[in-house]
Amino acid sequence: MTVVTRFAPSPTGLLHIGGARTALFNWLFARRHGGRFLLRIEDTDRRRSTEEAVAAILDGLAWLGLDPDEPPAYQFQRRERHAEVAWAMLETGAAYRCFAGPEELQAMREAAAARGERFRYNGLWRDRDPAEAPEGAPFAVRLKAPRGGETIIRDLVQGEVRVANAELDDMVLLRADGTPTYMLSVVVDDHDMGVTHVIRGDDHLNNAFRQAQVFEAMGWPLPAFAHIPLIHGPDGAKLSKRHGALGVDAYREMGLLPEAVRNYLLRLGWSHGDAEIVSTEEAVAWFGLEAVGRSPARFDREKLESVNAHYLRAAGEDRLLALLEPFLAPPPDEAGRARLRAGLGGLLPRAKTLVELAEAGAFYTAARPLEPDARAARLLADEAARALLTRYAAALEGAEWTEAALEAGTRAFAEAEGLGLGRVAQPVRAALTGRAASPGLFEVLAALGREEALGRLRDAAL
RNA sequence: GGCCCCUUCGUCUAGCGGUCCAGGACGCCGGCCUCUCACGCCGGAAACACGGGUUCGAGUCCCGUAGGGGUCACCA
Repeated sequence: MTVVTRFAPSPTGLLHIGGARTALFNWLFARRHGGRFLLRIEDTDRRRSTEEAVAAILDGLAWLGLDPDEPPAYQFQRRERHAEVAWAMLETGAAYRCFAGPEELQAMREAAAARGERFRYNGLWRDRDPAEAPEGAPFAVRLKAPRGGETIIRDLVQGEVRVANAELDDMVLLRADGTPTYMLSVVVDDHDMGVTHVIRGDDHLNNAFRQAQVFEAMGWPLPAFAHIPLIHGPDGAKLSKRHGALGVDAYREMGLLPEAVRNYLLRLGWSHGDAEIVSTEEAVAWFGLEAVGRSPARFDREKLESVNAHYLRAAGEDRLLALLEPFLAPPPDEAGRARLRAGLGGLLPRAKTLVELAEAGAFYTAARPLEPDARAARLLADEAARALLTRYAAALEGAEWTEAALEAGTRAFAEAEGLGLGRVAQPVRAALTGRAASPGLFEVLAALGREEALGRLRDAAL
């Protein structure tokens, strides 16, 4: 049997980090078993589903490299088929017509609340003759769920979970307007799409019982379920809007790499011994549901960024420069780009995100004359320092422009001036970068190139 | 509130009855390196929620308590 997994988001908002992880686990599980990973857009809520949300989901998955193996299925387009199944269940007696209207249901709800009980549909029409209903009255189709016993889910993550059938009521399959409900649609689609493993958020665990009843009623084989714990915010509650807009696109804008987000997400709730940095190949080879934990994990941005720092350093010059481009403002000229490339190696250990990298390297792409920041300006305000820069520039005039030669030359200069290297380096740094902190002075000098470096020194000199 | 799930350092986690005075990672603190800031390296503080069992022996198994979370629509 070939494994088929699916990611089934409803397009009502962003592709958030929890959804992304669910998609990742489905994708990995399918890859691990040489199966297929499908995408189903659950857009049956016409009021809340939007085109933009669909696009955001598709974009987000593509960015993360979690492309489905087939074009996405749209649930709304399959509503006829869903309804057919409901009618078939009516036919076999697995479902029945319920003529209780919204007001009636509301009254029952209130009555239950008044008694301090939880409302469960009382099966009023379950055994009643439909002929008793007013002529032409609208009706919903409800599942004739088992009354006694219990429904058991053998969940690949949660273990065996059971609930008394008395806790479940006869859910609506088809609304009075003839449209199928989510519970019905999901089951029919999972069956028709040949889904073998339903891997989804823990918040669906309760749904699994009801869905199992529908599978049962139709005589369809039950897929394997795996309910993975949700990702919580730093406060321990389910990740939501109030924790900040957390669409995948936001992570891209924060300057994170897709492979870093994937690695971080993978380690949230799943582990393989002490492995922290796990390549996609390793993840595919190692991933298994048995290693997924059962307790929810909190989202930790600092750890994400540290993982990102790792992948930033591993990304390679050309790709990095290309990724950096959108973060460069204003767009640099060719010479600026060349300086940035030359200095990239020294910038990397100083940045965890593309945003930080762009910021750290801004002095390379900046055009003369530089605008020193407050601390650099203070270093350059000193007249003796500026006079020193004049002499230093002169000393470098004929120097061989390599990092080693520049270091030797600078040390010799400092000694001749009777100064420690630090006394020379700081004003020079301020002149070259406009800052008081930067990558090593000699690599900055080398990356800037003779002309630009001397120019910047003279701009700041007396 | 009913039902369901969860509980090892601040956070992510290793641990699948003895090798655990509990290991790794992020973060934090200190030191080294050093032209600044980082990186790196070295060191440190930091956890088995609580109470009962079972067992020669429990972080690991069972029960209870407490705490946290999820879910209870003709929404998905």
